Amino acid sequence: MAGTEFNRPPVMKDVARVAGVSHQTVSRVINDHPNVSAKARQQVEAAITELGYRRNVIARSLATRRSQTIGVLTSDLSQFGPARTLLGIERAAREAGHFVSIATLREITFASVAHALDHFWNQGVEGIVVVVPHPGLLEALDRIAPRVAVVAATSDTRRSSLGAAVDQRAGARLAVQHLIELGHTRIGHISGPMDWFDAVERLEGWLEALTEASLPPGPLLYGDWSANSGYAAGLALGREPAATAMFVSNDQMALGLLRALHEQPLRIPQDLSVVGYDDQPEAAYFYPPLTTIRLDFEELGRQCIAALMESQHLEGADSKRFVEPVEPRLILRATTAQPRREEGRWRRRLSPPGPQLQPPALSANR
Amino acid sequence: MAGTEFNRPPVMKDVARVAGVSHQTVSRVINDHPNVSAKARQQVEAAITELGYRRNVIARSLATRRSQTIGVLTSDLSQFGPARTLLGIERAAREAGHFVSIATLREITFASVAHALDHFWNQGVEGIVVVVPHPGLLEALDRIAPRVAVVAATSDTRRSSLGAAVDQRAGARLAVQHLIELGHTRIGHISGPMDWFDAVERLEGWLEALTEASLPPGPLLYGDWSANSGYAAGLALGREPAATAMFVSNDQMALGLLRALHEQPLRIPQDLSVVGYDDQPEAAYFYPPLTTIRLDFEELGRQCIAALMESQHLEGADSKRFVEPVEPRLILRATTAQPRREEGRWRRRLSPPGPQLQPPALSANR
DNA sequence: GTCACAATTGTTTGCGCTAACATTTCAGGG
DNA sequence: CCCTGAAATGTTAGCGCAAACAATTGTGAC
Repeated sequence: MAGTEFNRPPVMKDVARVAGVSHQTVSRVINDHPNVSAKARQQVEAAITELGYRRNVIARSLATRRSQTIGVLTSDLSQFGPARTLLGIERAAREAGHFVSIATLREITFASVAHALDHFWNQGVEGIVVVVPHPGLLEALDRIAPRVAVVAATSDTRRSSLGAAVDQRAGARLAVQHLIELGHTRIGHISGPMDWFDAVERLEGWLEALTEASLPPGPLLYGDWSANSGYAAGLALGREPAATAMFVSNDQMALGLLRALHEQPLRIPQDLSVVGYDDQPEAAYFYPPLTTIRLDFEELGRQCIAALMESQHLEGADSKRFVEPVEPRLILRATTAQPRREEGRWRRRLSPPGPQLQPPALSANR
Repeated sequence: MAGTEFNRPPVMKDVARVAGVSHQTVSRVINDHPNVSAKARQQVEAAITELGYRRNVIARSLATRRSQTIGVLTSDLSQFGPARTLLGIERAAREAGHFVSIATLREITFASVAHALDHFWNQGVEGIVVVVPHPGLLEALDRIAPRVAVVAATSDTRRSSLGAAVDQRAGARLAVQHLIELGHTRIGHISGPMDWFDAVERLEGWLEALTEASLPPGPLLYGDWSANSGYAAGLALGREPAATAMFVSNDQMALGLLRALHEQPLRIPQDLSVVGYDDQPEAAYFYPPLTTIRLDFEELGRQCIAALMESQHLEGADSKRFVEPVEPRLILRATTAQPRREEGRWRRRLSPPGPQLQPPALSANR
């Protein structure tokens, strides 16, 4: 079609020649600059489609010194939450016209974090989103002090950096409050690893809800997110657990716990109620189907990008801004019921409501 | 430290000035060109560390017309296999000095694939790895005919393009052969969606093993990878299934099946043996722990990168090359046992071994 | 018609690097 | 000592684009 067409992809100058304008006008059309006449714009657009021209992003990056790519730093992609968060990030970033480059960390060491940051820095990313932020990771990040904006998909709402957060604590309280409403008074917890913000937040939520209801904390067992650790916790709980209900910090550990309880054997929920966290798709098919807390991780990812974009524009404005946290929800299934062995006590308490159960929602029977 | 240092990051010319050489010599040092004197190299290296110089990858890309980034096209990151594969890809690519850009597909439509390819093409990726290749996706890919090398992490060993494969069929046969060795003669299958290569391969492996053992295929139910579809299949199977064993195309569906069986109630493995596929970490904590097929997805990812790298160098050589497929393994746990209801028949058959059970491994009692 | 001013277009420059070519340096044979 | 060729280094010219500046056109008031 066009004049001097070699076999190389067309560049801006080719378009300019075909459209009968200067290459700068072509640039202006592409970048939606205001001062371009309708006629010129039309000609340029025609030439672009005729030649199948595509702007060379790399050249643009060199000229503008902006790479249009954001880096995502993650460690545990095979976990449900992070994987979903990444999905949300990718989608939002691509919609915003950015490229998404990823780096995964096998282990969180200073060296590995530094290496990954190096990688991103080489690439000239314009921002970094940290999914799965260990405190260790954030600390390493602070020490390295990357020159680009860093946003963390975190639950540490006290952190001074920019980020998007899901209110993990509120989710945990939801779970525990549900158990309290059912009449449980001995509510234990299987936590995630204590070097994860999420795990700490969920544990604190458990504690808070208990304190509000003037209930003593039940048995606390430390897990590591893995089903195996939930299983081990279940075995440790033994045949006569010191609790009538367990709030478990993620669904995988809850799965392990369920298996251990079956093996004791203990009936669920009659002998022990269980609430998980995350609501991964499989949770509905555990045996019995797991009552759990649902989090919108994709939304979290989206918010990370939103926060990042904003930080690019507000350029040094107050960087402590947090997006509205994502709201967790309780998903009721079949692993919770009123406590059996304490039924008597429960009924007795209900008729003249125990004074310590102050919030009305908590003392009601449903 | 250095002379005229503004606040901008140092560039090659700065290094050259400090080292007392030309910028081209600096370039040669960085790129490990042979003809550089030891002295010059040393000076340049000293200057680089002194200034904290980092090569601008974007400028390099513009000059060399190579972006050093590879695109990963994926759809279902929350599935175990794809997530793990991505992990392997990322690691291998980064080790090979490449950047990894991702694009995720919500739905497999021609438009969405075209859009993602556009995205990569804009970015100037040097290769694309397709994780989770639907036939539909590959077809769209073929029609668009991207100008870059495409490698697929696929199990379609007949496909004409380059790729790395895991021998899904062999895994399926492993599963079925195990059941046959236990004495099962009525072995059913719950498949994945038929527009996934993996699902088709596994189904065919099931059929092959059965045929080899001269056994008729048991009930075949079509699922969609989700636990829910496995559950539905379990309900469809009913209280008196027409099989004594089921080979399930992934662990999630097996989980759903397990729940359905518990609810019938049917005992596992006494009433029905179950074998899954993938060996995701949770499988060991299903109730009962799931016998399944383990695949090394990370290795698959690594091989994709290896295949891609090779295709870059062999440049148009025979592109049908396939890397050695990843070997699947049978992981024995607690969901398989000898068939109970057919025990009599089984024993009878064993004493004078049925002529149709030809391969010795299949007719033996273990 | 002329002038002032805005709207529109074109030209030049350089982003930071590498490839290609040009030049200098060095070693060894005659 | 000069000549030859290789090794080492320097110089120039883009890669394709956008920013800054320069030039041109058009518009309306007078």
